[in-house]
Amino acid sequence: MLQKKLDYGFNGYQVPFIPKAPRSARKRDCIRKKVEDNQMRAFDLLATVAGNLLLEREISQNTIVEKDQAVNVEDVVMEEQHDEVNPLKVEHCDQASAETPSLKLEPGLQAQALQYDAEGVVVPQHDDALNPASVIMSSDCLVKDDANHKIALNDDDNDKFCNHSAKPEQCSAVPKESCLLNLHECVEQLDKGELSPVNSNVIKGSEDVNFLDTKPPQAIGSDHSFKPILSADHYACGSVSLSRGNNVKVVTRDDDENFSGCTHPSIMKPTRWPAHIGGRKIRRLLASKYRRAAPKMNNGDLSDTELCYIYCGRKTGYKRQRSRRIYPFKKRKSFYYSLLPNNDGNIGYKGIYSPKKAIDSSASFDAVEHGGVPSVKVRIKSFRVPELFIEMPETGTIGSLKRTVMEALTTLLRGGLHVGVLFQGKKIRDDNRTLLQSGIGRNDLVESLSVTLEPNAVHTSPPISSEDNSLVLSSDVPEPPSRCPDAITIHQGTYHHSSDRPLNIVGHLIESDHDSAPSPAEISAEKGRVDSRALVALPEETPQALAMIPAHQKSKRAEMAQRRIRRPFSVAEVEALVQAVEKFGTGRWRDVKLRAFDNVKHRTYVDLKDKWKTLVHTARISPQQRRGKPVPQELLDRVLAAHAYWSQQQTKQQLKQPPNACPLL
DNA sequence: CTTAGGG
DNA sequence: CCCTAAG
Repeated sequence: MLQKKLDYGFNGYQVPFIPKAPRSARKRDCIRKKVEDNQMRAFDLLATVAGNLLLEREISQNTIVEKDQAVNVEDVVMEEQHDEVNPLKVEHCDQASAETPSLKLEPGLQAQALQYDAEGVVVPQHDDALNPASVIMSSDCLVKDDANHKIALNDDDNDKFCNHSAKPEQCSAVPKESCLLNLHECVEQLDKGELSPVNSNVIKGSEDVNFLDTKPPQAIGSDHSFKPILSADHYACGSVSLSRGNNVKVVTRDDDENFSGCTHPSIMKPTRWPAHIGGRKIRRLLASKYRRAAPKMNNGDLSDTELCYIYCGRKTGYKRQRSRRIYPFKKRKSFYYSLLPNNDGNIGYKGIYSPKKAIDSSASFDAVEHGGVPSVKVRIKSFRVPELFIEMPETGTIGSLKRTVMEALTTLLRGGLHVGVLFQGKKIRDDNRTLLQSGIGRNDLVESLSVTLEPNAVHTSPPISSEDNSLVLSSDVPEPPSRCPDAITIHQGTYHHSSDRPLNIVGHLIESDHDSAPSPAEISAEKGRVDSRALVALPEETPQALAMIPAHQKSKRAEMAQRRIRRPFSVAEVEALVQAVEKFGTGRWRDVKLRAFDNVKHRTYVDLKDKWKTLVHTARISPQQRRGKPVPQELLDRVLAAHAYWSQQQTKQQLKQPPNACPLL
């Protein structure tokens, strides 16, 4: 259980994959199967990565907490150690709401290490260029001890946060320390095409890695973020006493199986999470926690700050959806994550291009000559995680807080992404067009190119092959932008708003039928194709649908047989139906089917029942109100007659059947 | 699988 | 037509 202590610097969370003891072959197989089954979706990997980080972080800074233990911050009691610490209390420094303690996570691009140039572009101080993707979050949510000393919830940041004044009004002034979640491996997955057709490094027609030159990569403005407000009611229970020593005494009321029971803590059983269930737990929690997500207001200049919010109602349904995999598309209306995009409809992800020419800070693409063939180099260094707003009760635990953060991240990213290309503000939808034809590659227009990451839960994202010259820029990804008006735009300093509708990112529930969350290493070891999503067209005229991404990818697959084509009943069919119903009545649709439509396989008895329903309705309304092919009035009269007759029969039956049933009623 | 109803 | 609870 004890992990080696990790050295997390502010400027780089460079330990995405902690070497872990090999798991059992069975679990590995489980994981592999998951991957092969497309259960492990794109940013499950992220979840795992970050989950690992999250967990690992729990044991950092001399505070060893058993993984994933819920820590009731109210109950944290430090054991007698040299550096004794008083019980901790959470202090929320969210100025927005007094009764809603919140943890505000603000992504920053290596906020500590980077400087901002005149245009607000972050300029890394040292070469992080080889760190293709990183996400930085900072937290100004503090834990306060009895001495009113703020202690960062962020274990790593204790040093920075301790001894700050505890005055809430000063909280905002607290330096926003950052932790860096290295998403390197996620990007590697991307590169392998296992996640989404996004390459962190795209080198077109060249293996030249010169573009990873020593010039500091360009980063983008710092304030782009979204804020998920997440209810954390689930976590309101459970406590643990931890020591600041090297071991932990954990007294936990775990709510693993009792999330819905948190309102009844008394019935909670002392259980304990497996030590390694971080990612999976997150996924499980997602189901119940994010069911009702809705956009939340943001503040400030959107176009400037690119704030996005996501929040989850405090009172969410806690019904566990255990068998989402079993009912892949039965519940697809559920589990929509809502995320209010920026003005441009793009959630606040930022990509950083590493220009070859440092002077041209906005240049993200380079046109170079390679072997006589002009090529364009593209490098997307990293993506930003937008600002998160997390709302949770004071009784929430540290662990729950961390998990909530993790969930927010995974929620945001889970759906997977696909790449869109914007050039000079216009979306290039023709994947077959060459860069040359599109005008991409001209140095003077390089700035006009941006890449969007768009929620990707509705289409296949073929892995990117290294031979594919188009790669990100004109990948052969099925082009669903029309269905994904909201996109994560990666562009130098500019977002391209494609919609101001809320972006709904859907988390899906991965049923945890295996014991452990796969470790990133295990995942990365999986070379199998992860993504084979079927394309499901969504009508463009349904804006809601456009923004909706179903939770479960599988639901979008072949099984999700598209709605049957509409086949209006012909007059002959209606007549046959009427005749059959006259004979069998309105409760024997199977017989009707067998009698009148036995050879018409596309007419099910449900269809016949439905048709009868509409026939009755049609017969009752005025002819002017009727639509479609007119049904002879004679038939409609028969419909009414038959309906009246059989309704009468039905009521008679009901009157006869329960003669002694509750006469009082 | 069928029914019955709501969507 | 779809989706589903019930039976």
